[in-house]
Amino acid sequence: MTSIDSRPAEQPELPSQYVPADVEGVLYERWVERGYFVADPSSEKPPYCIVIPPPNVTGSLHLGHAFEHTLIDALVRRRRMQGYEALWQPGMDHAGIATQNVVERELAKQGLSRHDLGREAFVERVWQWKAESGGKILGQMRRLGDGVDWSRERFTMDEGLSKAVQTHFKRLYDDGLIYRAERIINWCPRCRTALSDIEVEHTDDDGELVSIRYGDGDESIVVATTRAETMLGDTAVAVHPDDERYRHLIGKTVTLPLTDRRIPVVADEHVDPAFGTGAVKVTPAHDPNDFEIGQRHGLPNLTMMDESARVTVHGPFEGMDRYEARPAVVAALRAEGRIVAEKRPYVHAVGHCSRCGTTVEPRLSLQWFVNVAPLAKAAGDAVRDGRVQIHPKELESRYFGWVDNMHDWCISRQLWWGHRIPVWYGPAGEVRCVGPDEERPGDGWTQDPDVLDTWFSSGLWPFSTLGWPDKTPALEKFYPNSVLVTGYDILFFWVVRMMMFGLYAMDGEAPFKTVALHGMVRDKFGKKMSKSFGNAVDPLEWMDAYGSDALRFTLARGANPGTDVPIGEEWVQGSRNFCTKLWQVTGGFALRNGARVGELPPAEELSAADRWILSRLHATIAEVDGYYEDYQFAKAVDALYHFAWDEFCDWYVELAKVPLAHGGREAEVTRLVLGHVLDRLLRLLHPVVPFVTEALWTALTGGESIVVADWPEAEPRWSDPTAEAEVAELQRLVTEVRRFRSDQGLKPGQRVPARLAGLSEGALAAHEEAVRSLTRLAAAGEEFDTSASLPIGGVVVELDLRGSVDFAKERARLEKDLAAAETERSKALGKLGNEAFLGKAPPPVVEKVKAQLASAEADIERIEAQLATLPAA
RNA sequence: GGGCGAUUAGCUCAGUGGGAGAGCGCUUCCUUGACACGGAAGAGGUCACUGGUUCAAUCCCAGUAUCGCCCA
Repeated sequence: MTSIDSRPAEQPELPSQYVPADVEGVLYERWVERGYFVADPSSEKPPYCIVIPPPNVTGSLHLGHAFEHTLIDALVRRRRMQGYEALWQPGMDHAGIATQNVVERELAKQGLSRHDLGREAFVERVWQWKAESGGKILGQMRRLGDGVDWSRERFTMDEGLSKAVQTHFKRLYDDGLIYRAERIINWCPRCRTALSDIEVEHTDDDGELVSIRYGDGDESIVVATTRAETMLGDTAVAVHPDDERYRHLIGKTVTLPLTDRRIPVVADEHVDPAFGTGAVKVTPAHDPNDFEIGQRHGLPNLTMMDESARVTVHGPFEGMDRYEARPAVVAALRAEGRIVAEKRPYVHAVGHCSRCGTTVEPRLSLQWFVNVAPLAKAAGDAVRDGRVQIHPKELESRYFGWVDNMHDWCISRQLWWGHRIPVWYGPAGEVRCVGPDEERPGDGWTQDPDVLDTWFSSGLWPFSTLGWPDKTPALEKFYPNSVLVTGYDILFFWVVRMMMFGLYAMDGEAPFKTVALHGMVRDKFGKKMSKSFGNAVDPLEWMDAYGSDALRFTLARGANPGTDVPIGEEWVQGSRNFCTKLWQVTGGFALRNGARVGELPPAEELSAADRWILSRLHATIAEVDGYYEDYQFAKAVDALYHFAWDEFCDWYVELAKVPLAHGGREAEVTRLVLGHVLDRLLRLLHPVVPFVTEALWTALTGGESIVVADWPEAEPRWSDPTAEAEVAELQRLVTEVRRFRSDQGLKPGQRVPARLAGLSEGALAAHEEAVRSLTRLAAAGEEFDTSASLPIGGVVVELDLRGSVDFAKERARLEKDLAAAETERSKALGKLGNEAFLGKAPPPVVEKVKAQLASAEADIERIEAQLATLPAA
């Protein structure tokens, strides 16, 4: 017969110290080898699928990724434990502009440009770069513990995904939802490509506001501009039709300085008469608003700059960069006496290329666009009618604000790296869009040189990664995705695009059921992290120092839906401390004392402490489940943190030491309860801290892996309000005694003889040994002499301090408590003396106040009695 | 300029129409047989300001101030 004190033979010894680095790498590779993260489309289990918001192939892991991945990994791991066929789909996007820039910079070091190589060789070079140095982030994701299905890794430029892009383009084109037109677009003169609206970032910059007099004498008019150089491209001056000041000029022409041109004065409702002089210069080819005015009045579009923003107008300014041209133009105007006023600095909003920071140049050019109106309408409706839920709901308005006011999407980019637009032009001006299975046109035809916006392929990600346009088993099983987890800042970038494309390509079925939005990671002062500010943190450094679990725990604990997450190194330390605590209590205490997982004895055989911790455990499970279902990561983690530390470690473990010391059946029951609680606790924590829980759980249970263990279920039968009340009473008694000891300057370890009068008659009858153990109170001996007595609840604790009691300190303490109780009493009396309160407040509230009054009065009575027994100061 | 959001302990943040919470930091004591990456006890807040609704407001409403974000 085996001794009840022995542990199962298969339990491995745990090192006494928690060293994350010793655990994490080994475990991750084991999980991958065993195929735990591989999803099986033919499984009978219900599907759960999240696609990674594809990171950029040039990128490396930053805290924003670490945060997002922690949340996704937690969701997926929990569902896997709950018995779902869970797929976390990994991969990257090709990041057209960013990647091309990286490779071009490399070439530049050798004095080469992409044009020296030619298109084909350059693209080959980019692939080579990807193979050698792209995708650093994938290795870093392993460090973080991301449970992704590596066998399904995808890249937006892969053959399959490229086929998806071409198929989708062709369908949109054939449906008339893609068109080519000459429009004002955002142009980056450095990247030399068009950008979409969302690739432009606006900042308030210092500039200048120059007022220039056009025309002469009575027929002159003053316009103000921040971009004097563009006057070379002006084709009109516009004023408001009702503006009396300029009515006489409408329809006439004025001379345009520095040129030999005369330009008309036009009346346009959109001119703000209150701004500046009320007259604006109109440069239709270089300003979107001016372009609109030009369209309304049939003005010519005069392009005065080339692709790198150099002046093309013949004359003294030709060839100048726009920033050289601006002061040169102003100087020339001043020389002619045409500068009326100048204001510097003049702060105004300026658009910048989100990739390189260069000031965007609005430019008239021929580009491809998606007519988004019908797609955006569908994307908005899917949320409006509840088919797709946005968490937290408050951010819906942000979504609607965007989809309901979306401009057509410029999708062509003047790059070489990306999906080339599948449109061919024939010798006689024919235009043909070619599908993936169609023959390319023959001699004399040329393909459009541009590539598609990276987001065009990212928008297909939720289904192109599953094999679309083919009807694959994976697509069948995992579309629509369960949830998309992403930052609210990126709602427009891919949520909207995925919604539009998913609904269109998948016959009206939205790409995911839920969008869970998180915030931005900030520094510990709540400031945005940025390289230039110097407060950016490399998550790998913190993982090295404190372990991946600590980083994940910190991030998850800060994850309130849709709000930003500040993070500081101290907080990661705190999380590491928590992991150490788990390690200590599991290995150093529970296992060393023979904790094991087995069938629990019936409730009658359990102590009040056992029943209390089980009651609390199962309440916590239910609570955590509720939070998870609502994407309330911070609350779920916080609940577990407090259960583990404040309830299990601080109280249950301390209480358990008594029966463990007794041995026998009592100790065996305690071991089973310890095992039961720890087993569940570790499983509950696993989605957030996968490594430390795996190491501890396998040691505790001898099980194969916590990754494939079942998610704990809340068992309401363990709910035990009586035990909870009893332990609360015990905690109160113990805390009061400890407080007294602390106030009296007794050393924590010092044993003090004491009597516990009334204990054996009350609810705590069974707990005398526990109370004495927790408060370091020894039995009263022969020579016991009461020097102080503390009434706590129904118990009077009499202590023998050999007479050395600091009565002044105790009196001060009691008087403070008395004052607090009196305040309570008067507040309650005030309410109960108020007729309106008694008449209108709901009865339960009145009862509650009455109970507060009674409690306050009892406290006052007790404290006053105690004060009366104290010797005068 | 337009829209949205915030303002709660020293810091960073939860929270609720009816007795103000957490983490970190701070103070005091303690190397007690899991844990000093720890234990015990404790201090600290007119819940931005001004009005209003209500028996009752930190919470609801209006305005003010400051800050942040998005858009133009």
